[in-house]
Amino acid sequence: MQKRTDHEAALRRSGLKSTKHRTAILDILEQSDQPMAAEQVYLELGDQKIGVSLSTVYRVLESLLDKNLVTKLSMSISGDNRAYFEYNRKSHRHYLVCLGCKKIKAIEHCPLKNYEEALEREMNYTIEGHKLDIYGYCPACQEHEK
Amino acid sequence: MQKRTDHEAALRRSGLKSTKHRTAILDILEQSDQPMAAEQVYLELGDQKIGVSLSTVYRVLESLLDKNLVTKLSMSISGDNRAYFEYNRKSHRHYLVCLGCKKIKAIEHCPLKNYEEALEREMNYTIEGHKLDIYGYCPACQEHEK
DNA sequence: ATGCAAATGCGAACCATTCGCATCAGAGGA
DNA sequence: TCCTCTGATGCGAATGGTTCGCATTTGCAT
Repeated sequence: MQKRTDHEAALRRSGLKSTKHRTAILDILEQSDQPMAAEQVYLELGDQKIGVSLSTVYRVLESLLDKNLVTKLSMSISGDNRAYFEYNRKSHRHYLVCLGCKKIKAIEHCPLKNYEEALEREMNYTIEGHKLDIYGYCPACQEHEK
Repeated sequence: MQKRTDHEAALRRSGLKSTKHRTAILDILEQSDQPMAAEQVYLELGDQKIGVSLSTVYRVLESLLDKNLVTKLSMSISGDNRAYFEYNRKSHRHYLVCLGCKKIKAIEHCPLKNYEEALEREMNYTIEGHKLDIYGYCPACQEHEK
């Protein structure tokens, strides 16, 4: 985990003012092993006795997103319509989503490097990146089904 | 393209009544080369002089989704918050999304079969499927950037 | 310390989607 | 073919996540 001062530095480098809300939100997202919805972040801030309005949470998340300090997931977890955010660790990540309990696990290895290059040649696209979500049932949920 | 009677049969097989709205919506989605938002479907129905209310479009899409006759994309195209639907051709599809013009191309080949199997063993998950979206710039948009 | 632009709080507005309820229309049986 | 009954539809209101307007506050450069 990064130290708080690193978050402050990252904010400044991005041209954003460093405020307690922004550093707190970066801390929360960094320490979460799950992507979080805006409201979850808001509630966590409340637990930490950091008073903040929900619209500020949305605005902070939006500016962090602009600066690529966080990323927004494009998948719809558990069928709700909420957006989920996560700390941008700058490493290439993919997700393993459990269809039973809806837990999300990040997986490190990416099997797509070669494929992207082949696709660039074949389709004449310039490939910038990709998102890969894999769906299945985790060990615990496989148990429950029996 | 399937004939309309096939759509009627598919509806019946799924236990849904065959109505002109449902067959029309299946036709529209089948003939579209792009996933469509509910409102786009609604407007297209209007163009075809098929009177329908927007809530019916939503309800039809939902029941078609239940029966797996259409699928719902999990990606957020062009940053809007709308859901996109497409005809379920039952073949494995991935998407190449142009970051410039936001056009979406389906690509057929899937490079992930082996990877899924390896992941099952490694993580003890039962893998049911995956979604893969690849982002880049199409040939036309590469031109514009110059 | 001072001033200005950026950040925040609060509530209202927005917009895609869903719901309630009255009406209508397939699909099967008489 | 006609009846009936359940499921489908229309309409408008409600919902819920997200965004906006504006007055106030707060970083941070000077």
